[in-house]
Amino acid sequence: MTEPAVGAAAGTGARPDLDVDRLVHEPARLGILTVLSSVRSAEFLFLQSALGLSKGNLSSHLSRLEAGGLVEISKKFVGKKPQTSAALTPAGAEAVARYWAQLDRLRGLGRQDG
Amino acid sequence: MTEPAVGAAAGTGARPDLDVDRLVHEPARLGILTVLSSVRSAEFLFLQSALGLSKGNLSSHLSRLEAGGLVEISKKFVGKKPQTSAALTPAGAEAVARYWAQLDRLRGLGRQDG
DNA sequence: CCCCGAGGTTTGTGGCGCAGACCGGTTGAC
DNA sequence: GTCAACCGGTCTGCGCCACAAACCTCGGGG
Repeated sequence: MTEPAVGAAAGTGARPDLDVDRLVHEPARLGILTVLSSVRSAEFLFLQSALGLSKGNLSSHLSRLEAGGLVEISKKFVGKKPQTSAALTPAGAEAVARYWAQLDRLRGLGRQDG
Repeated sequence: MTEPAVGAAAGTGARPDLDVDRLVHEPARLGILTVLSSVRSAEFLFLQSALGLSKGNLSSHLSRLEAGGLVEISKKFVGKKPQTSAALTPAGAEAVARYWAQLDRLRGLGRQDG
């Protein structure tokens, strides 16, 4: 086995600092999550105009976030028009918090002298 | 009201908050830049073990950063072995600073009530 | 000579972000 | 009744790109 402990390093051993949650890390989704962090629940159109995303893009990001359990999508009818809203789940809130914490840690690497 | 000024929104009008520098935003590269922020110059192997990246991955990220003018790559020979080092350029330092500032701004969106 | 390891670079490829086309259903204008 | 717009969402096509594996080069054994 030649003991690849750390010397080899060629493997997939990314340092935890870089192992950021990609689901959250994507700017568009981070924007969504950030908005939801403050408003707790937001309508589709609001998110779209607030973030400047195209419908398709927003929809797919929302789906992805829902699949990951970070947001909850609720669809209701207002009059006869469908209306989609998104809200952060507890897991989502935690993921966001963890994300910021991780970024802070990463940022900290640059502040201390090597 | 027809008012397509901003209402249309379907266009490519991403809010500046989300318009983050993708070159910096990538975790691996952010790690590289962060390390370079503190040490000013680092050897390839050091970066590799510090960040836990594979050779190829590190090499391509470094190339990309160089292409973007954020880092400067210098290759010399130590004995008979090639040795690659990377250092932050002024533009790179600025890009990193701007990146963090932007993230702070984005994060701030979540803290204030909407 | 062949083989191997160290140090990097180039290549292959699967995944994903993005915008726009299409799909319903509804409402208002003509 | 027809047409267009709005709302919401899916799907498709495109292009980029992160990742790792293959490859290259040089030096040192056996």
